[in-house]
Amino acid sequence: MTKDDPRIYDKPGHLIRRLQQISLALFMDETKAFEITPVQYAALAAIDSHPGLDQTELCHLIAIDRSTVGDVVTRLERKKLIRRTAGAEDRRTKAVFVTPAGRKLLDGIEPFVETTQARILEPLTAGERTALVRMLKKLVHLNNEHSRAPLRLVE
Amino acid sequence: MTKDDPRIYDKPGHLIRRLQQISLALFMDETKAFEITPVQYAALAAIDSHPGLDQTELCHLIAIDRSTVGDVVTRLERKKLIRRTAGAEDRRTKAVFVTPAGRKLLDGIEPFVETTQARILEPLTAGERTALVRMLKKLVHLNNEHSRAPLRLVE
DNA sequence: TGAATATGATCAGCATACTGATGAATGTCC
DNA sequence: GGACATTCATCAGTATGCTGATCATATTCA
Repeated sequence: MTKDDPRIYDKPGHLIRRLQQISLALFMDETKAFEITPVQYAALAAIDSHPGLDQTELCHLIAIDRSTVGDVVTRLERKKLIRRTAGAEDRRTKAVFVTPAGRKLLDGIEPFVETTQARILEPLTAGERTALVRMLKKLVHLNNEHSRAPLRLVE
Repeated sequence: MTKDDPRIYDKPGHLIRRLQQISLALFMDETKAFEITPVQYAALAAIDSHPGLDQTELCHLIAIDRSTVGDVVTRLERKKLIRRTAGAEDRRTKAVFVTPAGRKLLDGIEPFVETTQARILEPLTAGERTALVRMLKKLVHLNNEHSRAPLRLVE
C-alpha cells in the first residue's frame, strides 16, 4: 500500500508533533544520568536565573500551564533540587529557590543539553540550522498568545 | 529583570516544545465543534486509508507509541467513529475500520484542518513556509529512529 | 468600609506519551 | 513435536499539558 496519506504527512502540525517526540527522546537519552525532563530542566534554569520568583512568574517564564507548574515544582522539590517558602508580602504566593544540589545538577548537565540540541539539528546543514532556529523563534513569538501559557518576561 | 536566559530561549528543543503547544491549541480551537484531538484525527485518517489494519500497523503509520494507540483507539470507538473486530488470521490482532459516522467527520473537518495548518505558519512568508516544511520533513525522516515510535509504512 | 473583582495555588478530569511488564497467540529452529 | 523467541494488545506507573473549578488572599472601587 504505502499510501503517503496527504491528510497527515506534509502537515506542519504532524511534523511538529513528530519533531517534539524526537527532541524529547534525544534529551532523555543524552541526560539520562541526571533523571530530569526537559520541562524540569527549563524550570530549574529559570529559577536559578530568578531566585525567589513565585510559581506564576515561573510558568510565564518557561511557558507552561499554571495547572502544570505545581506538579513540576513538586517533583523538583522532592528531588531536593529546589526549595519552596511561603511568599513574604503576598501570602498566596510560594517563592522558589535552587538548592546547592540543584546548582550542581545545572552545572553538570549543561554540556549534555548542548549535545542534545546539536543532535536534534544534526541532519541539517549549518545554514539550514540558523534558518530553522530563526523561523521557530518567529513562529513562537508571533503565535505566543495562541497558547494558554504565553511567555511573559518578568519585569 | 527580563534576562533572556540563553539556557532556555534560543534552544531548538524549547522552541519545538512551544511550537507544539501552539500548534495543538490552534487545532483544538479551529476544530472544536468536532471534539477530536490531532492524534485522534491522524488515527482516523490513517484507518480510513488502510481499512482493517491492526493496532500495531496503525501506530507505525502515525508514529505513536504502542502503549498509547490502545487508548486512542478506545476513545475513537467510544465515539463510534471506528469499530474493532478480532483479527481473522492472527487472533492476537484487532482490525479497525472507520464507521459511516467517522467518514462523515473526516469529510466535515477537512477544511478546518487546512485552516489550522495555515494559521500555524501564518507569521512566515511564503518562501519561509516552504523552507520550514522541507526542513521539518528532513529532520523527522533522518531522526526517525530516535523516537520510540518510528514511522513505518505498511507494505 | 464593604462588595465586587482579580489573582495565586491547587484539584479533578481528560488526553497524550513514555518505560517496563504481562499474557496470549504465533513463528522458528532443532 | 516441542522449547524458545517473537509479536500483539494491554496494564501499571510516571510526566506533561489542557479545561474548568475551588479556595484563600489581595486589590479596587463605589
